[in-house]
Order: sequence, then structure tokens, then C-alpha cells
Amino acid sequence: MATESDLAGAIASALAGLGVEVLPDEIRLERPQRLEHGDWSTNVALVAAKRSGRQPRALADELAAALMAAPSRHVEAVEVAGPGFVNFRLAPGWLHDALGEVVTEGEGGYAAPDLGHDEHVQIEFVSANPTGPLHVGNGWFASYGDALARIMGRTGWRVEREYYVNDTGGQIRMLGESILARRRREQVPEGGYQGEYVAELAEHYDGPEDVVAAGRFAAARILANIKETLDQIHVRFDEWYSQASIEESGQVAETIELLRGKGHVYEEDGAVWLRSTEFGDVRNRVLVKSNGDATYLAGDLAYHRNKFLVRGFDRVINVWGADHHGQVASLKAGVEALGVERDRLEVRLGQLISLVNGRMSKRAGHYVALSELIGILGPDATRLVSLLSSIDQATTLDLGKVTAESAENPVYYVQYAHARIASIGRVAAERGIERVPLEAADLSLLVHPRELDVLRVLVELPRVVTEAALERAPYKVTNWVRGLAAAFHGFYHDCYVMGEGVPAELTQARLWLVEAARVGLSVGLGLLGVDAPDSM
RNA sequence: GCCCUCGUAGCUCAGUGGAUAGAGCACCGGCCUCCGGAGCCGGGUGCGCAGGUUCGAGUCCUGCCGGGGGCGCCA
Repeated sequence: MATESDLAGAIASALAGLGVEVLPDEIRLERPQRLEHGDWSTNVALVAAKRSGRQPRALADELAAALMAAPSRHVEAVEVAGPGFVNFRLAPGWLHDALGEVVTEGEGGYAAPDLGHDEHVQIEFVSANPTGPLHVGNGWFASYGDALARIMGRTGWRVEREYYVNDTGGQIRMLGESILARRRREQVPEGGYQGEYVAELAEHYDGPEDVVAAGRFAAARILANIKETLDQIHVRFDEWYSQASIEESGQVAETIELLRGKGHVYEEDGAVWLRSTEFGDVRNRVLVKSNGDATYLAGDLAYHRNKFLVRGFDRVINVWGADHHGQVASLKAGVEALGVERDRLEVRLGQLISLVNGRMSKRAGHYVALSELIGILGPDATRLVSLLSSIDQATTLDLGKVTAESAENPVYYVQYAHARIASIGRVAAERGIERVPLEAADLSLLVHPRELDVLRVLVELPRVVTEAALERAPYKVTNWVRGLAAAFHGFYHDCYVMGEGVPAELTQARLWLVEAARVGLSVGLGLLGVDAPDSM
């Protein structure tokens, strides 16, 4: 934002003139919550007061006086308030400049800062075991991972989406046993999978009485179903990476040998251990059990060696449920032992989604299927409700409530704003009104509070996208989109674009405002993977 | 027992060192001669408790209480 950097520069030179030294990043401009505190505000006088040997208010007064002596563009007043804030009151022109930036840079260019510098990042998410249909908790993480990929993709990262398919090991055997038991019309064994889908799959299984064969058959069918469900909410992976392929290719043994060569492995009680405590773990971990089988950790390390050292990702982000918290320390230790800087592996733990009547469990068959939720809410609302809050927030899902609220769902509010914009375009076309070029429009006519509200929200988008990308927090985009929709609905209600008695010049200026709002909604919804419809 | 995480309005959640803590839902009342009323406007007793850090704490630190999760030669 041009205005923001103008102000920062003016503050820096004013402080220099006062003989106060500050670091560039100590000059922070923020948008005050309350309009009466101006359009921009800085707390630099509070931060630098002690160092300059002045009281905060005194320094603020001097700074304000210096800034008013040579005001920057658009500045109408500089005021000192509270303990020593310096507030800038700007003429509406700064928002008109901002409107110009939005529509000139457009959907592709506005709020697309290069933060990633082409770093190659893999985001691995969902990765639910193919032992049952996805539940709504998986859906939450699917929306999160996909939105994060979109946001980082917009801000300069090269992103790949990956799903790790856990298609081997004891759970597949257990799935096979459950299938076979069902086929024999017997009770599913202790610890087996109870869901209805197991019975259905058993009906279609006509292979041998072999747990592995039955397990693989079922896993393949389930995985196909998982892909279908994810496709419905527009979540598509670049890679479906098979755990079995890691094991069968000998990469597990190679990885253990690599670790052994680096001296991080020892033998004890007939097992092979990783000295993970040397890399921050609370205890050492077994890689190869005394019966000769590799542990899950060994496989996971082979997988991560593959990510970093074979495929060469600069950064890997794993999106996991909080129930995998216990794996983080040993995985990070192992990755570091492999010679990869530990910061290149990021594990985002999302809080679990629980049901009002208890935690979900695939084994017990107690869960709400994601496909069921999609069937009720539709893809867009499903995505939006799961992106409303931070994944750090544990949420309790009441299916009855979510569906009851669906008619009042926030997705309609936001999409309705976009549909209204499209509607304005249709009416303009009917009436033969064409938008003049931006240079020919007089944006200074936009002075209605509702108009300025819309622009004030639009100004925030670059900052919001930046925070969302750096903090891996897509819900910030959701909040922003809702705020823009609210501002637009207010504008739409109070300011007719083509109403009776609206001068032609004002219509033109408002058409540009509408276009800017369209760009904002379109960018925001695109980052969330939610459709921006022209009519509803 | 130890570790992680969360605790903000009746409910779902924003607010990650700033000024008088905000939205949505639900509830009550108002608003359509013109671009879509799935909209707009108005109505609020709330930061789990107790200390600490500093100009300033919902935010950072410590302890306690409460919810969730984790501490395997399971995956």
C-alpha cells in the first residue's frame, strides 16, 4: 500500500530530524479499531520514548509537529492521543488511490506478495487410513490443507499437495479380518472395524480367505471412495503416496543404514534403536523390533528422507490431528539425524473435532461421514464452515445444529454479495451503461461512509493474505471475506449505483467501486476454494 | 505422574503487547416508489481463578481449576 509506505518514510525522517534513532521495523503502522483514532496510527513514540530520554507524550507531540510541518500525501491531521499514539487522519483520496490499485492489479495481482521466493513446499494433509470413509474431522483438515496450499501458492511458494496412503501393516490386516468375519456372517473380531461399510464390502469380496488379500481389496475400494468425497469439495492432490511402495522399494532399510552410517543407531535387547535423545527427543526410539520388523517410525523416517533427500522439497508441512502429537518429537529428531535442518519440517497440529456425544472413531463406527455433511450443506458451505476458525480451536460439532443453521449459513451471506455484484453488471448491460476507463472516472465522488467502508476493508487484504500465509492460518481470509461482504451489503443498501437521481459521474465511480469489491471477493473466495456464483 | 493444547456474550468463534474487547447464530423491535429483503438498522449483565513482568495484559511468565490430546519393540 503506497500510503502506508509514504507514512513510514515520513515518520522515519521526522524521527531522524529529532535525533531519535529507531530500527526500520520499529516503525509500525496499524489501522486503529476505532475510526476516531484516525486512518493510521503508530506507537513508535511509546517504543522509542525511553531511549530518546523523553516522556512518550512529549516525543509524540514533537513527532506530530514535525510531521505536520511537512505533511505527506493525503494527510489532513496528525494527532496525539492516549499514552502517546500518533494518529493520522487522511483525506478520502488515500482510499481512492487504493481502489485504483485493486482494480489495476486485479484478481491475479492484488494482494499477491512474494513471500515464498519460489521455495518448493509440500503440504501433506488428510492422509486418513483407508480403513473407512472420511469423517467430518478429515473434512476439516482437508479444507484447511487445501486452503493453505492456495494461499501459499498465491504468495510465492511452489506448492504440492500430498496424501500419504497408509496401505500396509496391522490395520490393513485387521480390516481384512473384519471383512472375512463379515463374509462368514460372524462377529467382527476384537479391535476390528464395526462400520456398516465393512458389511457392504464383504458382500463384494469374492477373493481367497486371506487377511492381506481381503484387506487390500477393501482398502482399494475405500480409497476410491475417499478420492470421490474429496473431489466433491474440490480438494485434489498432486500425489497419493503409498506407504507400501516405500517399504517394498527397500527405502526403509536404506534409511536405517544411512542413520547407522552417521552413528545415530545402536542395538539393544535384540532391537535397533535411534539415538533420538541427541536431537531433543525425550527417549530413544526403536527402529527395528527384535522380531525383525521395522517400526512405524522407521517407515515414517524413510518417507521423510524421500521427501527431503530424494524429491528435494525445501520445506514440508504435515497437517496432523492433535492425536498424533506424540510422534512429533521423534520424527523431528529423526529428520535432523538424517542431516535435514529441523525447521524445514513443520508439523501443524489441528485440534480434533468431536461430536456432542463423544469422540469419533472409525473402529467403533461412531462418526459422521464427510459425504453426509456435504450432502446436507453442499460443497461450498462444508468448506466455509470448516474454515471459520483456527485449527488450534477445538470444536465440538453438533450435526443437528450445523444443519439447522445451514439456511443461515455464512456462505450464503458471502456468496450473496458476489451475486449482487453480478446482478449490477447485468442491469448495467440491460440499460446500456458502460464503465468508462479508470482514468476517466472521478473517484473523488466516493465519499459516502458506506463507500469508504468498503474501501477500508479492501485495503486490508494484502496484510490479511500475508498473515494467513505466514501463520498458516486460512481462517483469517474467511474472516476478511465476511467483513468485505458485510461492507458491501451496507453499501448496496444505501448507495444505488444506477438509481434515479444518481448522476452519471457517480454511477461511474460506483461501478469501479463495485468492480473492486468483486476483485476482493473473488480473490478471497478463491483462496478458500469456495465458489463465487453470479446468481443463486 | 509428566508433556502439548484450549478456556472470551446463551451457542459457534475473532481479537497472538495498545486506546471504550468484537462478529455470526439465537431472541426482541424497526426498514422495500429504483440495481436481488439469502439484505439493512437498533437492542449486550462476557476475557476460568490467583499472582507476576511493564508506560500498558484477553494477549507474555508462574501456579491452580476445567475440557481435549499425547506419553508402546501399535499404526
